[in-house]
Amino acid sequence: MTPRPTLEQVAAHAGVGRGTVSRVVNGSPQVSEQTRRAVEAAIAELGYVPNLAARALVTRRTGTVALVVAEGEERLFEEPFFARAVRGISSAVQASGRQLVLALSEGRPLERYLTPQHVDGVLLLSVRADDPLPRQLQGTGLPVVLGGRPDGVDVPHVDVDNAGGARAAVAHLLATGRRRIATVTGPPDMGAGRDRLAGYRDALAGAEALEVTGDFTEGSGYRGVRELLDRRPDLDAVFAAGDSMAVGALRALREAGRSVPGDVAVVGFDDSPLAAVTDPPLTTVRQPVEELGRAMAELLAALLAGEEPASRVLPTELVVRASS
Amino acid sequence: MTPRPTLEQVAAHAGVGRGTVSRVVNGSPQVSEQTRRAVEAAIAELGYVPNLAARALVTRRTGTVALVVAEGEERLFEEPFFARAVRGISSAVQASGRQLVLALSEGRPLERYLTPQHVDGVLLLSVRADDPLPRQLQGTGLPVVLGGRPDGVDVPHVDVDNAGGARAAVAHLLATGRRRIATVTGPPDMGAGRDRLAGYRDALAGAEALEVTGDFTEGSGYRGVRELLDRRPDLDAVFAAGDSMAVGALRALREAGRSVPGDVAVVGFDDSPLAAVTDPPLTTVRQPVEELGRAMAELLAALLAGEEPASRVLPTELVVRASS
DNA sequence: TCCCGCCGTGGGAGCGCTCCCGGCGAGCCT
DNA sequence: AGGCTCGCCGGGAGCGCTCCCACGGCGGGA
Repeated sequence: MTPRPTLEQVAAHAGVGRGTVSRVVNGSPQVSEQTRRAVEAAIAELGYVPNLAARALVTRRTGTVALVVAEGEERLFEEPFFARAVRGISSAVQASGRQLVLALSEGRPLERYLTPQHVDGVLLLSVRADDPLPRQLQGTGLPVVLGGRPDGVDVPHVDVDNAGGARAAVAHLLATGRRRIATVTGPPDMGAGRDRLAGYRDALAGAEALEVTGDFTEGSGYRGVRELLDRRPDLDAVFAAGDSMAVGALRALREAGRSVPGDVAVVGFDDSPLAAVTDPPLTTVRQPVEELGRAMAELLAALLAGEEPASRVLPTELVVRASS
Repeated sequence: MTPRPTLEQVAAHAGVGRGTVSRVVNGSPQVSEQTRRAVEAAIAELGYVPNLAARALVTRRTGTVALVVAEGEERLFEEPFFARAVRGISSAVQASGRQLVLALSEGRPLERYLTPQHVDGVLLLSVRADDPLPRQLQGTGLPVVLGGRPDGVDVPHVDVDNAGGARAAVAHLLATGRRRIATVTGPPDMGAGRDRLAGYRDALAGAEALEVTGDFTEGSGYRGVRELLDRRPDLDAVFAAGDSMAVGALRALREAGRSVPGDVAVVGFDDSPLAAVTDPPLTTVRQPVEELGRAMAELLAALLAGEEPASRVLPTELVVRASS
C-alpha cells in the first residue's frame, strides 16, 4: 500500500545516478561489478518494481502480446482445445517476459486496440480459412502469428499436421483390412477440414473414396453416416474428421444395427476427452495443442527479436482404441 | 504505419488547446457543444487513439484487470469450463472498457506483477478452498473477486449453487423412488466438493447416507462405486459430484452387471459435453459458467467504481436424461 | 455603470522511465 | 610528460497524457 519507490529513489538510496540504476535494471554491461551490487541491494531493500507504463511510454514497446480469437469460433469453447492452447501460449509468453492480453472479438472493433501503440504483437487463433483478420492485421505492420493455416496470405503460422494425421488414420484402417472406407469431412472453409480430407484421399491411394460433408458437430456426423449407409450399405470403416462427429457416427451405426468395430471401424480426430468414454472407446488422432500454443508464442518472440523464423507444422499421432 | 497522432496534434488541427481535447476525449461536460464537435471531427480525421501508457502513467490506473488461475487447477484445462468462464469474463471486461490480461500462475511469482501499478483489479479462479492467494491479494489492497467460494476470508466472490444443485439431484432421485442413494464426493478441500456433499446430506433428510470420497477424476468415480457396491450391494442410486466421476461410476456399474437406470440410477454434476454421449446419457446438474464469468467481471467493475457490491451465488439446474 | 462570479478555455507542470551526450578519471602510447 | 582512448557514470530532455490553475469574456445584481 505504501507508494512504490521510483528509479530516482533507488538511485538516491544506492548513492548513484538515475541512469546507472536504469542500466542495472536493464542488464547493461556498462556497469562495474561493485556498483551493480550496490544498486541491486537498494532495489531489493526498497522492493523496487519498474513502472511498465513509464517504460512503455518512452520505449514505444508495451511488452504485451494479444491473443485474438476470431469471431465465430464457437467450436473453441466447447472443447478443451482453447484452454490447452492458452496454457501453452501463456507459458511461453511469460517465459519471454511479456504479458498476455486476451481479446475475444465478439463483434467488437479490434482495430482500434490492435495497434503497435497497445501491443507488440498478435497471436491469432482462427481455423476459418477465409478469415480476413490475418490480412488486416498484417496491414497494420504488427507482427502476427496465426494458429492454424493461412489461406492465400503468407502469414507466419503454426499448424498441426492435419493431413498427416488423416493419412495415418486411413492407413491404419487399410492395414487392418478395411476396404470400403468412408469419411465425414469438416467444413470446406476450414483449413483443418480441407487438410484432413486431403490426407484421407491421399492415403486411399486409388481405393474408392466415399465422402460426405460435415461441420464438426455431433449431428452432422450422425446425418453423414446415415447418408453414407444409404449410398453404400456395405461400408466397413468411417473416418470422421472430428471426435464429435465420430460420436454422431457411432450413434448412427448403432441405430442401423452395425457393430463397431465388428461391422464398421470408426476413427475420429482430436483425441478429445469424449474419445475415451464412448462405447467403444474411440481410435482417434491426437494433436499437440499445448505445444501449438507454445510454438505460436515462440514464433512471435522470434519475430519480435527481429528474426525471420519459419512457420511450423506440428506432428499428430494416431491413438488406437477399441473402435477400430 | 504512419506515426499515431498525439493529443497535441489533434488540438492544433482543431484549433484548440491540449486540455480541451483531453476533456472531449474523457467526456467532460465542461466543453461547449461547438468546440466538442470541432474536436471530434479532428479526432476522426486524424484517426486519433489515446496512448494508454501515457494515460496510465499520470492517472495511476492501468485500465486492465488480471485473470489469475491458481496453481494446480489442472481440472480447468480438461473441460470446457475454463473456456466458457473466460468467454463470460472477457465479454464483461470489454464492456467495461478495460482489457483482460491472463496470468496462469504455474509456479511463477505473481506478486511482483499483481500490484496496483500494473493492474486495477484481479479476477481469481480457484476452487481450492485452502488457496492462500485470495488472502495474499487482499493484502496488496488490490480489488479482488473470486470465482468459487472463499474459505474463511471474506472476499467478494461469485459462486454457483453447488449445494442447491446437489439437493435437486438427490430430491429427483428420491422422487423417482430411489431409497438407497450413495454419493461419490469431490475432494474435501474444494468448496465445490464440500458444498455438493452438504447438499446431498441435506436432501437425504434422514435417509441413510452412503458416502465415499473421490477427487473428480474418472478413476476415482470408478473405484468409489466399486467400494460402494461392496459396502452396500443393494444401492439403487449414485450421485457423483462430477460428470467424469459419473462416467467412472457407469463403468463400474456395468462391470458389476448392474443396469442403468434399471438397477441403479446415476446423476452427475457439471453437464459437461461428456454427459450427452455416455451410455445411457447422464442426468446431471448444469452450472451457468459463462454467467459466472460475467458476474465476476461485473462485480469487479462495481468494486472499481467504489461501490460495495454483494457476492453472488448463481442458480444451478438439473438436466434429466436417461441415466435416472 | 461597476463588480463579481462562472463558464469555457489554454497551457505549465509533472507522472517514471530511457536515451544519449558529455565529463571524469585511469591507463596506454608516443 | 602530454595527449588519447576507453570504461563508467550523472543527469537533461522528452515520451503523451491528465490535472489544475489562471485568464478572458459575458451576464446579472447592486
